[in-house]
Amino acid sequence: MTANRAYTAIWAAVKKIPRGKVATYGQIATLAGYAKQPRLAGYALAHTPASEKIAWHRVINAQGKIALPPRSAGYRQQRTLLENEGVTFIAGRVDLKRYRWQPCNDSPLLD
DNA sequence: AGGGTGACGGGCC
DNA sequence: GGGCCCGCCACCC
Repeated sequence: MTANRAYTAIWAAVKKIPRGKVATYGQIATLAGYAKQPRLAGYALAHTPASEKIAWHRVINAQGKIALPPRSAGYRQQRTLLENEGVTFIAGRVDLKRYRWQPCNDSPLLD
């Protein structure tokens, strides 16, 4: 398990996103200690084990949009999950100013 | 061990 | 606002 420390770090960061809030891939990557590597966050989420309780749906891109194809089942599921938490979509996007999770200044990485 | 890939982001037009 | 391009680097053949 030492191999994919990147995945683990990303997942740990995602777990910290509170219900009803969202975070961007870049934000998660930075929190996980992988600044400048948003792609890594996406890559890790694409491999999220179903067994773990990771709120992968709370991660969207910097444009406030869901990163998956609007047509895909994944997109619909993510959107539904978010709406169930009270996150509203306007023109297919989330208002980051309002729903973006802002970790209190120096919150530790540890869970 | 080398090269392609990606649930991104920021800069630029 | 939208579209293209390039950088980034852990992963997976």
